Amino acid sequence: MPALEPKTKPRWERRKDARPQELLAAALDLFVERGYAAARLDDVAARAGVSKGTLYLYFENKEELFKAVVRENLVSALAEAEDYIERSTGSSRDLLRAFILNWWDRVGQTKLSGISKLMMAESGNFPDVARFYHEEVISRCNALLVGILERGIARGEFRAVDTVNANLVIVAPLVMLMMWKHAFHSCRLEPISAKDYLDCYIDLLINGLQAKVPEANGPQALHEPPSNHH
Amino acid sequence: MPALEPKTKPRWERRKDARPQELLAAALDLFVERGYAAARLDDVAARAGVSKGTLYLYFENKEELFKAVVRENLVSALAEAEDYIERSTGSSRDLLRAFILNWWDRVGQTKLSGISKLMMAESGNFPDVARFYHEEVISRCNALLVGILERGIARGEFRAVDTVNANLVIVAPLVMLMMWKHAFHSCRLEPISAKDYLDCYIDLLINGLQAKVPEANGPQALHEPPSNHH
DNA sequence: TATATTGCTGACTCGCTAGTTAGTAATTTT
DNA sequence: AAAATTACTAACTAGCGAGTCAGCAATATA
Repeated sequence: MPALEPKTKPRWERRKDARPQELLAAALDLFVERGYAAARLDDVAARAGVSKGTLYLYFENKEELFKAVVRENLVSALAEAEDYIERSTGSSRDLLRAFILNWWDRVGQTKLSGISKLMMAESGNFPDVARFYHEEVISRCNALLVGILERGIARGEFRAVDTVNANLVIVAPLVMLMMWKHAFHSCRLEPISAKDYLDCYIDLLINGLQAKVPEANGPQALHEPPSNHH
Repeated sequence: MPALEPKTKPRWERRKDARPQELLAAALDLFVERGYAAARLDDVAARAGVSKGTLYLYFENKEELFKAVVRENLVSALAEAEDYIERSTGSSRDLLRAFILNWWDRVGQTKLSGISKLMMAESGNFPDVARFYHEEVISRCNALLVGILERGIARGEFRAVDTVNANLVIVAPLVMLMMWKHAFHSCRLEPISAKDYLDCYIDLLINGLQAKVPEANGPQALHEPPSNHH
C-alpha cells in the first residue's frame, strides 16, 4: 500500500519559476481549441497542473493572460520576420515567396494559427483585446508585406499595383488557410493539403504580380521544395 | 391624460403570421453583431418586439433558429447563383468576374457577410451547426466555383490550375473581405474600400489565371536572373 | 354580452464560469 | 525541531443566459 509509505510524494510542489510558462502553454492550447470567450480558466489551470487560484497569482485576469500568450508567441515571431526582411538582398519575388513560406512554417502550421481565427472571430466582442492585437500584430504584419510590394515595384519586378489593397488581397489566402485548419474539421472529407494549396497560391500570385512578360523561361521549376510540412 | 382614453392600444397584439419573419430578421441582426454563442435569445426576442417565450413558440431552440436564418438568407441566394451560372453563355473570365461581383452585392455587402465570419469562428464549438452549414452553403459554393474554373480551362481561357485548391485560394480574398467588414472595426484608421479591394483582387486574379499564349502551357518558371533591376 | 380559444408574457429553474479568499501544506529559516 | 514564510488549494460569490410554464389578455365565436 503506497499510501503508508513514509516518503510519499507531496500533493503539490512549489515551482514559482516554471508556472508562468506552463500556464501560457496551457492557455494557448485552450484559447485555440475553444476560442477566447469559451476557454475556461479552470481548464487552463487544470491543464497546467494547478488550480485556478494559482493562475490568478501569475496573471491579473483572462485578458492579460491572453495578451501574454500573444506576446510570447506571435509578437516574437513577427520581430524575427522583420529582421529577416531587413537583411534580405535577393529578388523581391523570392523574398515574397520566402516570407509566405516562412510565415506558414512558423505560424500557420502551428497552433498559433488558431489565434488568428480567434481574433477575427471575437474582436467585436472584446474591443480592448482587438485593439491590442491590431496594434501589435496586424499593423506590423501589414507594414511588412507592403514593404515587400513597394520594394518589388520600385525595382520593376512587380506591376504597379495598389499596395495597400494588394497587401490585403495577398494575405487573405494565407490567413484563410490558417483558419481552415481550425474550422469545419469534421466536415471535409479529406483535409486541405497545405503544400498543394500554397503551391497553387504562390503560382497564381506570382503570375498575377508579374511585371510584363519576362524573357525566356527555363523548364518549369514551379515549386522548388522549400521543405515545410513536418 | 391618455391613460384614461377608452380605446387604448392593447399591450400586445396577436400576429401569428408576421412573427417568424420578424424573429428571423432580429436573429440575423444579433447573430451578426455578437456571434452565435454570445447572441442572447432575450435580445433577439426584444428586438422582434416579443418576449423570449414567444420565440420558443416559433423555433425549437437556438440552433434551429440559426439554421432557419441561414436557410432563409444564404441558401436561397446560393440557389439563385446556381441558376444564373447554369444559364450563362459568355466568356469564363466575364462569368468569374460577374460571380464575384454578384456575390459581393448579394452577400458580402450585406449583413449576411457576418454569418461567414461567425461560422468560421465558432464551427469548432458547435459541430452540428458546422456540419449543416458546410453541407448547405460551403460545399455548394465551392462546387459552383470549381465549375467555373473547369469551364474556363476546358475552353482554353484559363491555365490548367489545380481547380480544387485554386477554388479555395480564389474565394479566400472574398471571404476575408466579408470578415474584415465585421472585425477590428474600431482599429482601422480608414475602413477598407470594398470597391478598390475588389478591383485590385480581380485584376490580380485574372492576370494570375490568364492562359499565357494560344498554345496553352504550364505556368512560368519561378527563378529569374537575380540582377535585372530596372 | 358571455364563453371559448390561443398567442403571448414574465418570472422561474438550472447550469455554468470569471474572479475572490480563507485556510493549508510545502519549503525555508532559525 | 520549531517557527516563519509563502505557493498553492478548494470552496465560495455573483451574475449571466438557455430553456420552461402557469397564467393572462387579445381575439374569435355564439
